[in-house]
Amino acid sequence: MSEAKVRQSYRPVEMERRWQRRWAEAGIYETDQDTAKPKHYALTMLPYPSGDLHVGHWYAMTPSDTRARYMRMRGHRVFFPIGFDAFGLPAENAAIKRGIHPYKWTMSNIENMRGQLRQMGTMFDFDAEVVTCDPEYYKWNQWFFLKFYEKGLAYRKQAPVDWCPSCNTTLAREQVVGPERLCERCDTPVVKKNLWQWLFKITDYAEELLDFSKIDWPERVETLQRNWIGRSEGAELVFEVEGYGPVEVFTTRPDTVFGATFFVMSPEHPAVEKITAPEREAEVRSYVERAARMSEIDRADATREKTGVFTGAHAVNPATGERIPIYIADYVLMGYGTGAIMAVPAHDERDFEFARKHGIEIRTVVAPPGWEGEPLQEAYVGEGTMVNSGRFDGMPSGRAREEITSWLQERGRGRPAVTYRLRDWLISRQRYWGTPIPIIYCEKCGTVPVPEEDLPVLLPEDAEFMPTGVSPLKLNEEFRNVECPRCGGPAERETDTMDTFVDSSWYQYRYLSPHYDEGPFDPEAGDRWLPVDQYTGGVEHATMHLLYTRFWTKVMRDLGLVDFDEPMLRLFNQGVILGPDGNRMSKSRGNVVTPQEYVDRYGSDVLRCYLMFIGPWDQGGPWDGKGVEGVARFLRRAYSMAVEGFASDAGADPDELERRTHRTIKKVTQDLENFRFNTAIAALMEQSNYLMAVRNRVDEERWSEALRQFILLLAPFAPHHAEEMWAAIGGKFSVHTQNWPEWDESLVAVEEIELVVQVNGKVRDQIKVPTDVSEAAAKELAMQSEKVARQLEGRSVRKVIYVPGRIINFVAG
RNA sequence: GGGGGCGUAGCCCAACCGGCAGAGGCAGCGGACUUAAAAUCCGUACAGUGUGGGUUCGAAUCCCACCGCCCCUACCA
Repeated sequence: MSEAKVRQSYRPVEMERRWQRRWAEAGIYETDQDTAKPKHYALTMLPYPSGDLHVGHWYAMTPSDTRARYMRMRGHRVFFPIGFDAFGLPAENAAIKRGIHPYKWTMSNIENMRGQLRQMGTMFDFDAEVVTCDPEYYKWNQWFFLKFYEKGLAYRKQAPVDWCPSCNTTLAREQVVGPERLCERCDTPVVKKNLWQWLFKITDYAEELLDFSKIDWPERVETLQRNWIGRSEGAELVFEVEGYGPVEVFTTRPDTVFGATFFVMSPEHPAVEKITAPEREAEVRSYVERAARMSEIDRADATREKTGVFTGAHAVNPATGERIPIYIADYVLMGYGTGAIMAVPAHDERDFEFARKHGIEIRTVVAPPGWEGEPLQEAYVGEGTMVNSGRFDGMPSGRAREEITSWLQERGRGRPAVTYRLRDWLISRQRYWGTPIPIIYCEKCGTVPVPEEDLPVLLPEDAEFMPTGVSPLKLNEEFRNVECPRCGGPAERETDTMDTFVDSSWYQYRYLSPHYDEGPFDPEAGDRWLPVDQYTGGVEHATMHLLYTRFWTKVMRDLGLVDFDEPMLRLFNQGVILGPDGNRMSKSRGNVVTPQEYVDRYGSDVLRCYLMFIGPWDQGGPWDGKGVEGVARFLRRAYSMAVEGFASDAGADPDELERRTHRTIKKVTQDLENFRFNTAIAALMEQSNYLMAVRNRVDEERWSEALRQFILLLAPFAPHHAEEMWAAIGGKFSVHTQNWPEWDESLVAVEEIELVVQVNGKVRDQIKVPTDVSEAAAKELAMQSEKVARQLEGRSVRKVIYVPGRIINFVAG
C-alpha cells in the first residue's frame, strides 16, 4: 500500500470500534479459568457512577488495564473486574434538585458509563460487574451487618453528628459549607447533636491493623494508616472527684503526675452536669452550649486561644493528695482517651497556656538540663530529672514513668494503658440512598436483628426523599412499621442507612460471583482467585476505604469466610491528573478536560498512551492538550509501518536491529513490572523510530521479526492499534492472546562502547572499545590517545579509576 | 505545629548501584514535498540540574542548611 493510501486508510476511531465489536463477539476478555496458569487478580478502585467517565477515570484505569494485559500475556490467568459504587449522596441530591428518582438517575448513569468503559478498550470482564445499589449486592451488606452484630462488632450508641436545626436533619460532612459551618440547603449554622448511631468496632482490630508485614504497600500509605490509628502508650490514672467519685484520665506522661495542678474535662463529659457548683451553673452551661455548636474541625484548631471555665468542683491528685480545681475546656475532646485529663502546665504546651491565662500554679516536676529552680517560660516536654515528686526525685523521667505507674497501681489509682486515636466506624447515615440497616426495634423485645432469611431489607422505591427535614425512610410508614420477628408485636424498622464505605469494603469478593445467592461470594471462586494480587487507586483513600477493607477482611477471616489476613497484597497509588492550569479539575474552575473529545478525534489508544506517557504514574500532573499530538503521531506511524510493511533491502545492520529489539523488550518488561509506563512508551517510540529509519535498509525477514515483537510490546498499551497491526502482518487473532516476548541477555549488550577517558575528573577523550574490554586493555588504549598523553605529560599517574562500560579516569599529580 | 513528595532545556519528562546531563515527546528553527498552506518526512539549536555549603578522582544522584511549589495530617493528653 502506498503511503498516501495508508494515510487515507488510518481511521482510528472506526478501527477501534471494529475491534471492540470483534473482541466482544469472540469473548476474548472473558475471564480465563485455566487453573494450570498462575492466577493474577488485578483490581482498580470502582468508580462512582456520576454520569460520565472523566479524565481522572482514564488516568486511573487505563494504566491498570495495561498492566493486567501485560500479566495476561505473561501467561497468567487474569481476573480484572469492574463495577459501580452506586449508593451515595449525589444521586439523592439529583433527586431533590431535579426530581429524578435516585435509582433511575444512577442506573442511567451506569448505562452511559458502561458504554464509555467499553470504549476505553479495557479488558474488564463485564460478566463480573457489580452494582452496589442492587439488592443482590446490598443484601450481603446486611448479612455482614448481622454477622458483625452477632460477634459484638456492630453496636449502637449516642454519637455526635452535624445537625441542621432548621431542616431538622443530620447532614453529611460535605453538606456543611464553609468555615461558618452552614447548612448547604438553608444556610443555618449547624450544630453537634447526640443521636443514636450504629458503629462497627474497628478499634478491636487496631493492633492488628498496625501490622503491615503481610502486604507490599507504599510506605506512604502505611505511615498514614499508622498515624491514623495513633497508638500511644501511657497510663490510666484515677482522680477522685469530690462529691462524685473516681474519674479516669489517660496520660502518656504519668511521670508528671506530681505537677498536675488542675484537672480538665471535655464539655461533653457526662460528669460535668453533676459536679458543677450551683453558682457556676450558668457559666458552665453556656460554655457547653457554645462548644456543642462548634464542629470538631473548629475545635481542633490548635491556634485558637485556650478557653474554658471553672466548674467549682475539685479533684484529688492521687500522687500529691492535693485538691485541684476542675475546669471544662474544649481543647479536651470527648472522643479521645477518657474525655478528661490531668493538666500538667509545666510539661504540656496546652496546659501551660491554659494555666497562664487562669493563674494556675505551674509546678516543674521534670527538670530540664541545667535547670536551677527558675520558673519555666514555656512548657518543657522533654526528658529530665524528677523534682518536686516526693520519693521519685532524682530519678530520670523515663524510669519514673514506669515506677510512678506501678506505685499508683499498687494503691489502686492507675495502671499502664494503651490508647488509640482510631475511633469506631460510625456507619449510620440519615439518608435514603443507601443500604437499610437490618434492625427492628420492638417495644417488648428491644433491638431485634432482622432474621437472615428475611434479607434483603429492600429499600422502598416509593420513598419520600424530598427535603422534608426527616430521614426519608422514617416517613415511609409501610417500610417503618413491621411486625417484630420475635414476638409478632408492632415494631419499627431502623430507618438509617449504611455508609457507602461499607459497600466498597468487600466488593472485591463479590466480583468473584456477583449472582451467587448462598453467601457473599462463592468460596470455590474464592479459592481460585483470592486475595487480590494488585490493587491500584488514589492515595486519598489511605485512611478510609483502605483501612476499612483491611478491617473487613480480618473480620471475614474471623468469621471463617477467608483464610488470609489482608485483602490486597500489593498496592500502587496513582497520582492525580490536573487541569491544563495545574489545578485540580473542577467545574467551577472551568478546567475540566473531557476525554470524549479526544476519543472522538484520536481514538482511545492515543488517550490511553498519552496519559501513561505524560510522566510517572504516581506523580500525576497537568494535562497538556498539545502533548497528545506526539502520541497520536507515534501510533499513526507505527500503524503505517505495519500496514505498508517492509520497503527495500539496502544494507543496514540486521544485528543491530536485533539487539535493539531485545533491549526494547527488556526495557518495556521491566518498566511494566514497576509501573513506569512513561519510560516504557518512550522506549517503544525509540524502537518505532528506529524501525522506520531502517525500513528500507535491512534484511526483510529480520525487520519483519523486529516489527512483530514491537507489536506484541505495544499491545497492552494500545490494544486496538496493536490488534490492527497484528492483523496487517498476518498474525492470528488475537494479539492479546499471544505470549509476551522474552529477551536474550546476550543480545541486550551493545557490542562496542564509547569509553570516556578522564584525567583528574575532566573528560579528555572518548575511545571506542569492545564492551567486554579488560581494565588493562582499556588503560592501554586510553594511554594511546594523543589528548590523554598530552594531559599526562610530566605527571605521574597516581590512581586509575575504571568503571567498566563507562569511564576510565587517570588521577595524576 | 507534624509527616511526605517534587524542583533537570521555553514546556512535559529520562538519566541503573555517584561515571560524557538526554531516552522519548511538545513547542521552536532549517530543509524536502506543495502553486501555497496544512499534514507528512528529514535535519537541527537549546539547560549544567532551585540556592549555598560539604564528601569524592568525579555529584542531578550522597550529606547539611536554606528557598519555592504540591499533598496529607493536625489541641490525641
